[in-house]
Amino acid sequence: MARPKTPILSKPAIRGAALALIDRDGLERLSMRRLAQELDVQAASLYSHYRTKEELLSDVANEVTAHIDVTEFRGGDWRAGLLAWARSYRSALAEHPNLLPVIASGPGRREEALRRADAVHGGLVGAGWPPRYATMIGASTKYLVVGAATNSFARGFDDDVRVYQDRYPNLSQAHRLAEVAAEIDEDSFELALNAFLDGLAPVFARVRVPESGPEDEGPAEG
Amino acid sequence: MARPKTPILSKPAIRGAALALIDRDGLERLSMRRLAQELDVQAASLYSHYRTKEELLSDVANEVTAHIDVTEFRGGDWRAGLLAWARSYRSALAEHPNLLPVIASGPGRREEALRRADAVHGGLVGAGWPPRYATMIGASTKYLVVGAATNSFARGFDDDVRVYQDRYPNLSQAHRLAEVAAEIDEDSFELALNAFLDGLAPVFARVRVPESGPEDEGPAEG
DNA sequence: CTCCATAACCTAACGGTGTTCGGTTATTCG
DNA sequence: CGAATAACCGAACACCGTTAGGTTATGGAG
Repeated sequence: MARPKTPILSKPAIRGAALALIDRDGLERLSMRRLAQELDVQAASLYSHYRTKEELLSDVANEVTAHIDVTEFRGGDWRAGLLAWARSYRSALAEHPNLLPVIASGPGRREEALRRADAVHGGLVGAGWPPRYATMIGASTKYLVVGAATNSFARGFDDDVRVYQDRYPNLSQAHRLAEVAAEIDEDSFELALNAFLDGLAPVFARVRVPESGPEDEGPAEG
Repeated sequence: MARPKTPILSKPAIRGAALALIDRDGLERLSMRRLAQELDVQAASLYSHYRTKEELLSDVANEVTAHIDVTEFRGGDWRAGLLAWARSYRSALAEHPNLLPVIASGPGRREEALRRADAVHGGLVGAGWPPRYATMIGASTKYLVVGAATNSFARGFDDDVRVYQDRYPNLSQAHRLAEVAAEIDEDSFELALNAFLDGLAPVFARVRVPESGPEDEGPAEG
């Protein structure tokens, strides 16, 4: 009962178990003791690998948001890039709805790490947006995604169901209602996103940075 | 040490102390014991007035968001209504940034109460938006407000300061930097909000409900 | 007026939490 | 081979939200 022959724990293993537990039982049911139990280990052992629970959660969130698609900026089309990014972001959140509060509550260091690694800012700047606008647009898009996600799948459909029921009074099958709700949520998201992007177009025409610019607008982060 | 001559506690008093404590020390520092201490009382006594901490927080959040301006819809101008609502919403959040997570994390019953009492949906419908769009637009706007608020003042300016510093390399006075940061945050918010609303205008032209028609707007426009 | 239900506080405790300390043992490296 | 370190454990600390049960003042009924 001291050091095992082969290590039981590892950061990826802990992350995996934590995410599985969150997915299965919800975020508030994740405790270090429960997580340890899941790994056949004592809670204290986890602290050999993660210094705090917060650090662990941040790492899990990072992992989940790591493979969001930002490749669509490469063509220089900022609208296509934002659309693909936002949709990919949304579907990443949809896969782990219980983790959403962690991702949403701007977690300091993780946020910065994300921002550094993020191709969004670079993609927008590359497409001609001034860096300041790029920051604002990236943030705003993220808020739409996260906000819409919260409403759609984080809190279940209980609240909205009644609203939809009012809208479609002759839709009586409850099991179909969830389908419809998901569809409407998708539509809402698309409406908001497209309206935002449409509204951005004239702004872009106004503030666009000419491609030839010898001096980029400053690194803006780094 | 039993029942006092004149009651010490009351729901408003508890709410007030809780909000003050949150404003001063932060949300995570609010515990029932600490709150009780602030009121010269034992923690258990709070439960004579509030059944759970969650209920108390929900009530506090309700209070803070209660006097957000929704009167601007009365003229039938949905854009003006949304603008005024969003700005008023934002400034309410700015007054109690530490409470933001409570407000943001869609708190079930409070949410519903808010939605019922909300003039936003009614205002949008009254201006000609189909109910379904009204729901989507109200939610989207809220996400922009809350998301922008989170970024702007919830987590301090620490992260963004560096960004701004790059933008204004010749701005050396640190004390002025906070000012500038607030100003830029304001600009970001306005950009996002206006872009969203601008993008909504053509949608409105497409789906608008004629004033005379009390019927619904027609199903599932894609 | 008395009597008593109830309201408003108390003390004490329960079961939980994140985290730390000080072990013990297996591995690794000089 | 010996020492350092890594990986786990058991026990504990200081909290947490909440409940049970006690005590006393108030307010209404008879």
